[in-house]
Amino acid sequence: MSPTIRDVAAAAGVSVATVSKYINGAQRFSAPVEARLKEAIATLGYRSNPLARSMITGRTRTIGLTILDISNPHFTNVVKGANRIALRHDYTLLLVDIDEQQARERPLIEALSQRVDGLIVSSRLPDEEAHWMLDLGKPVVLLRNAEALPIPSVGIDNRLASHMLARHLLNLGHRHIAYLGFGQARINDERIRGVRECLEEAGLELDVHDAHAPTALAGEHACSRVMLGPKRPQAVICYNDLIALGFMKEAATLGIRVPQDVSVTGIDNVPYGAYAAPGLTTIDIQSERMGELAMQKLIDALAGHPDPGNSMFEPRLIVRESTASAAAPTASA
Amino acid sequence: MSPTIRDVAAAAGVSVATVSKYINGAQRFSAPVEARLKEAIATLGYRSNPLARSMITGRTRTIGLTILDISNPHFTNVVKGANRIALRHDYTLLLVDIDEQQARERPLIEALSQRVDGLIVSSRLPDEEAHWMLDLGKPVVLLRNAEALPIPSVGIDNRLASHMLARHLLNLGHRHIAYLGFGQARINDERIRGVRECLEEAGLELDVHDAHAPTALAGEHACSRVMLGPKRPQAVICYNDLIALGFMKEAATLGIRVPQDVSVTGIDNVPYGAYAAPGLTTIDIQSERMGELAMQKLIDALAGHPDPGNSMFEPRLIVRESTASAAAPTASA
DNA sequence: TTGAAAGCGCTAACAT
DNA sequence: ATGTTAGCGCTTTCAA
Repeated sequence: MSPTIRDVAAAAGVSVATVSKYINGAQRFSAPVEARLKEAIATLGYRSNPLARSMITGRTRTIGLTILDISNPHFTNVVKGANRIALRHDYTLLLVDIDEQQARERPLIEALSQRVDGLIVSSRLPDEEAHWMLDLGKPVVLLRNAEALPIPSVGIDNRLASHMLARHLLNLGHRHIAYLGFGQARINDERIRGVRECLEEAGLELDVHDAHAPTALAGEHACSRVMLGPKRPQAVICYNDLIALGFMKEAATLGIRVPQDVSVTGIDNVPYGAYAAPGLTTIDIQSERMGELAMQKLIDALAGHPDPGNSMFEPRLIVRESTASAAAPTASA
Repeated sequence: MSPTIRDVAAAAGVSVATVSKYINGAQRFSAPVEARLKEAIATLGYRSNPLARSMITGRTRTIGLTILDISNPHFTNVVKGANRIALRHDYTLLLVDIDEQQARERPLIEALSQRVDGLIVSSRLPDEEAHWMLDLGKPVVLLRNAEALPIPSVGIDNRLASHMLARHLLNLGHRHIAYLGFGQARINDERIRGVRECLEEAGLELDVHDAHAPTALAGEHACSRVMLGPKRPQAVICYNDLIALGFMKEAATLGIRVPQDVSVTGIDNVPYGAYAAPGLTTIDIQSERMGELAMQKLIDALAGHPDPGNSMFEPRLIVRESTASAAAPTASA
């Protein structure tokens, strides 16, 4: 067994209380006591047991972070940002990748909440079913726009984001625009609405398809369905970058050229959109800063300075080569 | 405050020991006791305090995972795999992204070790300086080939991996091959050796360049240096996929065509290599399975079935479009 | 500035 | 099958 505070106390000839205070730098000590303490700790190789401390103080210096899918670079970047701020404040991340356990989501989060000082939660749960998070007894920050909920949150304006994409495509002269979504995501509807709003102003209709998953593979699968079915679109707005990347790859396989035959857009601005060819036109949502801000809000709350309310990052259009003007009509119907 | 085991005991009219045993499902109970227990727990909303339990049992059901950079999809996939196995065995991940704190690496890991049952460590430390990990008092699995160390480990055969790439390029008729590495990585030398071995058999020399970072951005920066300096190569073997992706993007910007003007390879088989254009020829190292196996080894060790020694995944060449035969000599010197 | 003592919430002998 | 009791390693009054 490793040495305890009692071993140190005995070796230094002081009481355990003194050792405790010394470790926590709680006060000043007489020179001889300090010297003996220092030496005893060094020779014994004593290291304080964080569990025992946490049990008393009720603080673990740990933040729980639940993420939908760490494989998605958007969430990877959220974690990166959150981790940076956490480390800076001497907190550590307890990570739970919900992806494959959606049914166990609530018990997983409840269990997690007992082991941390606070939580950052990304979840598929609709707002109406998220109220139990208030009873966790721990500060929570949601990764979404939860204006309706009395829980601090960080998100982006999805309606505006997709509106911007639609406008961009209209400006390029496209008239037949399709949306390739992911119906299981809460925000899918917001993104559809943003596109619809924009198209309606122009008197245009929107064809909506579903990719069944927010992944590149799902984008690949959906491509032929969208492009080779009736009403072939001139431009496709994808739910996210991964779907768009998969879509573009499959389009190439099918002999459909991007952007000449079809313009494609994503949302998220994951790093690999820039390394695809053509580069993916997308909306930057500042994933890493979202993680940073969520963690900052949580740490502020932990420090007694809660910042309730929703923080929304402003979307920014990133134009690359996957979108082009509809000028030259091609082999499309 | 939330109810404790004592509150439950009082409410149910039994002793705390009985409550404890009930919670842990340690034995059978008489019907009336069980009923009262169940009700007391339900009405009080009692939930056992994992910290208090951990202090006694000495187990936290948490695994520490230190990763060099969660932004690198290779490591993301390692985390994904590790998380999957952990969740299956009811363990949670305590994640530390070392990236920005390389100097604090050792203290960070030492602190982490106190809060977990075991650790999976990915680190830049050379084998010679990793011995202190044996004194952590917790099982450790290293993410590397640590045959020299008495620590279980999971890795790939780097020499073989790069040898395979070199052979692939030789078979395509390339004679002037360059290596674009990342000198700060331990395994960089192994990868150079693999290429050199292969080239020496053919009586060829290798030009070695350095990207300064294992990132796509670093690959972009290095491209003109490699391609527009003296001795322009016909093929470039990159330290990893990210560097290769960056390299390819910058090559396109410079008007250098891949693979017609230069063949490019990576290592890792990150998902986005398949979505780049041209698709990136690379070595699959089974990142996700590495994470799974590392976690499995650790959990086995925790269960008293240690599997010491090094496990090596076999590299597999994935040929895509970024490599092609040197048949048609182009504008290269 | 230092120490004694009372727990934090729980488990694990051991007894009944 | 249930209860008693002694702590796990530490912090925190409170007193000296």
